[in-house]
Amino acid sequence: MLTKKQFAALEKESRNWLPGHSIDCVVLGFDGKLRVLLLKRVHSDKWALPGGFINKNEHLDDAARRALKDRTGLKTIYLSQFHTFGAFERRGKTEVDKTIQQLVSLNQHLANWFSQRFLTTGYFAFAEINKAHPEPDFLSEKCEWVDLEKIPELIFDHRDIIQKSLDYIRLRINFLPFGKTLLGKKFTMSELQKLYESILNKELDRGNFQKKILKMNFLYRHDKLLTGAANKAPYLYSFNKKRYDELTKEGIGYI
Amino acid sequence: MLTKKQFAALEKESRNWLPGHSIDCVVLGFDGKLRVLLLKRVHSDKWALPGGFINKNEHLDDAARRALKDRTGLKTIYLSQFHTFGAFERRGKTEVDKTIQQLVSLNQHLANWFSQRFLTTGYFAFAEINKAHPEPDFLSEKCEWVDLEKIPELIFDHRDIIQKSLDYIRLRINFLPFGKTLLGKKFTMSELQKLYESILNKELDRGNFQKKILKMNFLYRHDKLLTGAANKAPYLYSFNKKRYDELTKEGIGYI
DNA sequence: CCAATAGTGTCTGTGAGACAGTATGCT
DNA sequence: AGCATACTGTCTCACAGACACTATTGG
Repeated sequence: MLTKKQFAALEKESRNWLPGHSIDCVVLGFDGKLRVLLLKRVHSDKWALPGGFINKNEHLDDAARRALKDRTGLKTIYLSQFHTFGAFERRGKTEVDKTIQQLVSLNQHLANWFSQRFLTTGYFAFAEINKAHPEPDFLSEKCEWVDLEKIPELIFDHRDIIQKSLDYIRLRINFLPFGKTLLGKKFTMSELQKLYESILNKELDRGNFQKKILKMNFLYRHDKLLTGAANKAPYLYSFNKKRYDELTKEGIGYI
Repeated sequence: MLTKKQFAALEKESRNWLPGHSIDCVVLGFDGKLRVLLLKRVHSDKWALPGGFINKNEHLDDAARRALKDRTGLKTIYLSQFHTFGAFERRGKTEVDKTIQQLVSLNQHLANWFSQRFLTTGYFAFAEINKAHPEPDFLSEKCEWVDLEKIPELIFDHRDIIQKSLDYIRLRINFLPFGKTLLGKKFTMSELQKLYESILNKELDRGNFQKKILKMNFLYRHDKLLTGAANKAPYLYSFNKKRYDELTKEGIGYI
């Protein structure tokens, strides 16, 4: 339960929000698997996407950036809008929002706020997992990177939102700088390949992948990475960001 | 100026609208050139996209469909959302909406309605020009198909909205059924090519275009079209809609 | 016949995909 | 040496793009 003081602060903040509209962010990270940032809601078994409301004098995109900053501490994250969800009953007729019910039922203004019909605009973002500092919001008790293959039950239409973001990303794979934004400074070719495979959701031929990527000429090759394993050591690579940005603008050719 | 009765009806209608959000439609047609459906506003030199507001119990998509039906009489039009425009001051700091100023300044409720900050969700649609029956709305005196190359001055950020829709359409050209929706039942290969050229905004090689399109096997060939011109008569084609729908789903290969 | 446009064929370069061959780090 | 993985090369097939050739309509 929120304290009286927290209630007051929240209520005050809420009076500066644009009614009827929210933003939700599908924040993706990669550590061998694609992961999405989710919040475990209090007083409920369900999870939710990080999101927020729009201040009355704030650009929609800035509201999304602000939500990301609050949830991950990251400012320079890649962020892009993909769809606005406008169903009349986004929550489903039988679904009850237990978190809200328990949290704000005592405050009439906030209870009204959360019982509005909301349109929500979906944004997706790419972040480096080990640079982010996940931080729950006032509706949640945990904020974690969850394997995209093992998504728990989500509130409202948040599963649809994730699905739609993935469809969108796959379609634009040639125009999105996910390499630069999801991998660390240096990485091996097989890490890059695994990233592409995760996003495209299919296996790629090792030799052809390497040939194709190297020919595009956006990677620097560095020293080998000695892992201690009994096999040939892979080279480390990093992005030539200028060249990579050019390519993603005109459409890097992976599909 | 609206009559008292019209005012009353409009005010009543407006009380059922979701505040703060509108939809705008970029309706494209093709008759050798790409054209967009625009409304000439009353008491102003500016033009505007057809748009509307969302009823409180209506899906966002349905609001767009309704606007299209009202402006064109068409129900079975191809329609898709592409972006939500969320700048704080979409209208520009110095721009005055003369239409609204003159039309509704006497009705406090409507004046308030139109002075809100609006987010707007952009939809684009494809329509056959000669099937549509353009109909102005209460803010406008004309509703016309305007050459995309000769767009007059538009209100607010409507020019950006058109630009963004075109960017979006070009990117998805392989997934959009614009052939089926923009051309008539039967058409020549050079009409189809001109359509592709208009959308891609570049010239294509005649021979290669024909080869490529025919190989994809989504066209039926019919009788020749005798135009009376002193040259070889072109064949007429029509779509095998089943095959065409399959192809647009998986991505017809034009780029 | 000619002019104009439509339709088809040919050549070349590029690149994707399958797969084989070579290289190297460690035990 | 042997294993595991990384890197590179080769072959084939398909197709995009440039362009030439043939076909047809009406003057």
